[in-house]
Amino acid sequence: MTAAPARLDVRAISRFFRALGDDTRLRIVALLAHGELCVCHLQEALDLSQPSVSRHLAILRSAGIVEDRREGSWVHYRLSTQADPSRERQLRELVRGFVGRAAIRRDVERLLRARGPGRCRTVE
Amino acid sequence: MTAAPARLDVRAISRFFRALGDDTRLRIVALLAHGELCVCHLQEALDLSQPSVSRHLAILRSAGIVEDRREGSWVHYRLSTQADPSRERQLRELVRGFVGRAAIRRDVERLLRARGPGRCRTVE
DNA sequence: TGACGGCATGCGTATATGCGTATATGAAGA
DNA sequence: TCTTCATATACGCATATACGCATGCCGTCA
Repeated sequence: MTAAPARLDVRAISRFFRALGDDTRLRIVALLAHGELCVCHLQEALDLSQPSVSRHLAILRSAGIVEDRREGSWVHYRLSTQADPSRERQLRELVRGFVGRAAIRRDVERLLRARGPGRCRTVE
Repeated sequence: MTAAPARLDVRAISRFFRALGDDTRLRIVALLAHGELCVCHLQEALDLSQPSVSRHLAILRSAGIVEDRREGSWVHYRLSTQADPSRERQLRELVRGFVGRAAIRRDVERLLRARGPGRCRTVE
C-alpha cells in the first residue's frame, strides 16, 4: 500500500544491473560460474591489482550477486543464490550465456595455467 | 581466434546491463512493456523533464534495448527484439518481473490518467 | 609476541554519468 | 516562409565511479 517498498524494489533491481554493467565484474561472474574462487586466483586470472579486484567484489557482494566465505587467510567468493526468483533466472541466464564462450576463455586459461582448479598458494 | 570479438562481446553485454542499471530507465522499460509509447507520454508518466527522458531513451537505444519509430512529429518507442537469444531472455525475464508489480504501478496509473492508451495530444 | 601474507579500505585523481537550462533539428500547419 | 510543436542535443555543474597507491585489519605461523 505504501510507495516506499515499490521504490526500494526498483532500486534493488537497478543496483543489481548496475553491478553487472562493468566489464571486469562480468568477467568475475564468468569465472565464478566455474565454481568458488579465492581473491588471489581471481586477481591472477583477471590480471588486475588486488585492491581493484577486492573493490569489484565488494560491489558485487553489496548487490547480492556474490557471497564470501573465509577459510584461514583466504576469502573464497561464489555466486550467491538470489532470493528473488526473477533475479535468480537473470543470473543463470547470464552465466549460461558465458560458459563455453570465447568472451572470457582467456581469463579461464590464465586461471588454470597459474594455479589449477585447486586451492591457493599453499598447494605449491 | 582474435581477442577483439571477445572483448567487444563483453563490452556489449556490460553496456546492456549498464543501460538497465538506472531507476528511470527501468521504469521506462516497465512502461514500454505495456506497448509502444511516444516520448510525451513517457514524460508525463515518469513526471520528468523532456530532455531527461530523451537522454535516457538515447542510452537505451544505443544499448539496443529500445527502437524508435517516427510518425509525423512524434517518435514512438518500443522494446526491441534482441538479436542475441540470451539477452532476449534477459529482457523478457525483466519485463515479466515488472508487469503487474507494484514497483511501477504509479507510473502506469499516471500514464493512463493523463492520456489513456491512445495517441498523443492530437487526440484531445 | 612479532613477522608475514591475504584481503579490505582510505585517499587523491581522472573519468563517467545524471540533471537543468538553453538551443538545435525536423515535421506540420498558417 | 514563418511559426509552432515534438524531440534531440550541447553545455555546465554536481555527483558517482574506477583506479593506483598506501595503509589498516586480521588471520597464520615462527
